Amino acid sequence: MSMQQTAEGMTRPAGRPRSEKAEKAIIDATLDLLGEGIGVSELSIEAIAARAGVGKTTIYRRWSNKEDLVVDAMATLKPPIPLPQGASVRESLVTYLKVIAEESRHQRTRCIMNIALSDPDRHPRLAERFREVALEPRREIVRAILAKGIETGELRGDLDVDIAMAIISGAMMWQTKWVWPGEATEARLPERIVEEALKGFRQRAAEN
Amino acid sequence: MSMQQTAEGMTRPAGRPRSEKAEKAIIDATLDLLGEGIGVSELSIEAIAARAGVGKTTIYRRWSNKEDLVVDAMATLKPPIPLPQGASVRESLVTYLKVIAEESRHQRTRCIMNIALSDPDRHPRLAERFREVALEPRREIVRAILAKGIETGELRGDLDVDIAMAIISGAMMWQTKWVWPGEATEARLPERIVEEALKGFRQRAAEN
Amino acid sequence: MSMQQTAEGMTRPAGRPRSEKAEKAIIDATLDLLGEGIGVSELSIEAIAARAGVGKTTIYRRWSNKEDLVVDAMATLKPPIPLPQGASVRESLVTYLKVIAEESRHQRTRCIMNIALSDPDRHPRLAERFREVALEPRREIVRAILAKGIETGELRGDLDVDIAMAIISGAMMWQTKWVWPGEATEARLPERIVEEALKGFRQRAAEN
Amino acid sequence: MSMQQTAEGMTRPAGRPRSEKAEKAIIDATLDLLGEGIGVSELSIEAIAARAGVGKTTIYRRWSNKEDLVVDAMATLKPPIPLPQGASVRESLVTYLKVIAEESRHQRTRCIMNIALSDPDRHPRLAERFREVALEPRREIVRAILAKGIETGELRGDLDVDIAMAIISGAMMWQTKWVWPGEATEARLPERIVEEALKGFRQRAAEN
DNA sequence: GCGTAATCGAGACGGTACGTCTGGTCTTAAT
DNA sequence: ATTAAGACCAGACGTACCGTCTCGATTACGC
Repeated sequence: MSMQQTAEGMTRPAGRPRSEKAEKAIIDATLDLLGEGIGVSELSIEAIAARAGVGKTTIYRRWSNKEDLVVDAMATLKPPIPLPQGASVRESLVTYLKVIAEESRHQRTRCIMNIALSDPDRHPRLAERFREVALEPRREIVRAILAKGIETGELRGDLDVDIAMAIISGAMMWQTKWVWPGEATEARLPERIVEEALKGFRQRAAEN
Repeated sequence: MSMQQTAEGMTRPAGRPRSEKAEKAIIDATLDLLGEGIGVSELSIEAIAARAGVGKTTIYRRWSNKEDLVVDAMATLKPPIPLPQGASVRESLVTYLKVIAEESRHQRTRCIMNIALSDPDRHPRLAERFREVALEPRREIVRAILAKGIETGELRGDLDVDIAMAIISGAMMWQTKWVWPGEATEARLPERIVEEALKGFRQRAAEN
Repeated sequence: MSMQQTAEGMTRPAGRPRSEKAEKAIIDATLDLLGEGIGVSELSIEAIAARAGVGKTTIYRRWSNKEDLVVDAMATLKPPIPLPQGASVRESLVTYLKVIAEESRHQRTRCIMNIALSDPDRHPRLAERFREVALEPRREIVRAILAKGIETGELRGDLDVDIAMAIISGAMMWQTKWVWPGEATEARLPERIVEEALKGFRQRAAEN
Repeated sequence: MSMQQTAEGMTRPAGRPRSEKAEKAIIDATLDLLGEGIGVSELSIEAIAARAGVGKTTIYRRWSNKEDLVVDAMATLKPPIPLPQGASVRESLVTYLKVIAEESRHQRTRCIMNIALSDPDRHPRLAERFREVALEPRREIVRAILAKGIETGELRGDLDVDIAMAIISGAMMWQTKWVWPGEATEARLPERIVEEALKGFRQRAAEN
């Protein structure tokens, strides 16, 4: 945890030991509240303490500020997306995007996602942590899919992989959060994005 | 504006008319504060009133809550991006993306952008308005560029235009805000995105 | 009136003349509100304007502050107490005190009295005016009664008249307002005060 | 105090106990402000909080409104007047009235007195409390002086004590506050009042 | 009858204080 | 030493009036 980390083998500090139960309750309460659509700014230590049935002191003793707490709470969320084992790049990417779409349909994931994406300038440590625990693992999956595609010759050898990753994830995100936010993220969106990304916009004739 | 909208031809209501100067000062103060990195939640009516040199009443008389004010403040921001007149789709898109990149380098635009993009769930009216005044005009530009490309035969006639738009804008946004936020949005990003989007990821061989 | 007093024969100033009706309405509204138990401090120009059906400007044009208005409003109240024509000093004084007691039983007189007596330090001009229009006329009555008593030999020739006046009025006031405020000002209070004042506290034996 | 009154022997309520220092600071600030001539109406909680160096909550936690606070503040003022031990009734009463006169020459006592006396109708609880802590103790002194006078035969056995008290105190008050307010309460006023009160207004001849 | 000019009611203006709420910190007794 | 409770100071909230100001409309007079 953030502030007290008794190394193994050291003698336990005097006095009453910290309650693990309290700690868990705090983290849970935090995630609950975030999951209910409370933003980081609106999230108050007071509310967390009340929800967790814990004194405010108990929270401040462990985390010196709200952001640290949220960061730690985030860290407990597992990145559970497995590498899709599709027969083709197209198939794998579509599968991946469908998982993402499915995830953002769940209230809790959705809200926490929003918070994480909210404002990297205002909560830089939060953003950084989010990048670590959620973004990069997912990026690695896409990177792996694309790398395998290049290896098998399905994709161009000179593909700009970073940009390709941005195209896949960015298009999905953009369309979902901003352009069609209410439309239940149109079911065939993944296929359409992958299709166009793979094909390219240009006339074939123009390529000759 | 939000609350008072005297229809044309109606007699002016009795009493001293509302001050346009005050109104402008309030909007300016709001945008100033947002531009300085204050978030919507942290933004206080009291601070706006103080900055604008205005009584709180004067604000509450016009807008019944903070969000309405921010919404109206947003609406005064002009979407000043002209349609790029490049010789080719590639050139036009690159020009467009460079303008976007340039914009987000300015503190004020950047902060306001962040707020607008922050959380469509928490501030839905804000998000909606932002979509109207900023997003859609920009989307129309991309749409126009792509439409012209199809017309001239530079792009595929069966191009999924919505998805193509999402790819262009989404990739740019995603990479800028989330993947390389600190890296001054790498100068050649626009070219690289446009390049890959136009070409497509696939091997030409695979297309034959 | 306080601010505008066109002397007779002077040419009337240009423009629309001030409305006497408005003036009267303002004074009436003021006395009404005071009569309802609103104190000078709690009395608001806004409330007076609303009650009188008049713009606030119309009040401020005539009186530069609240106190001036209240002073003028007071001045319109007539001091209607006649000189009691009792057969003896005792009878006259009792009659006088009973009138006072009766007066203070009426809501309006009572409230305005309270205001006038409220705080000579905070509203000195108000207090001064009150002394002029209400206090002194009443004091003159008592003075006249006592003077006549001395003349007829009913009272001691070396009576300290000022002090005697203070004893009569002060005892009445004190007992009424402070000691027995709720007790409907006990009906025989005037007789009892006059009795003791005339007799003196001392044993007759001690006088010999 | 008004709202929290832990009975003896009860276990202390959980949490940080209320600060006696803050409580004292609030009372002091209140009396200070009143003593500076601020009236109850003009007295603002905000000003008290600022003066006491205390949050507004700390005030509202203890007193639910301004009047309760002023009432409690009043109650802390001790009635320090000792029973005058004069050789005669005359001497004791004069001594007593001189103390009163002296008291009302002090700014603080004077202002607070004014407030207390201001308007029993508008602030009935305040008036009631004032009667308890200041008025009655003083009345008891006068009553004791008179009772002793009757006992020693110096005063008439059938003296109407209540009325006699009203005459003494009322005459003093009336003359001081209303008739000669500016005249530094003429030095010999106590003697003159006592003199006339003891003697009575009537000709001795008339008594035989 | 027409311009001039002070008035009228209405209501917006910049302020101040209200009483409430919540923020993060501090201080208890009990564990 | 850590806990839950809750008081602490601070300050924003939205409301109510303050006394001033600015409007269009009204009302008199002298031209």
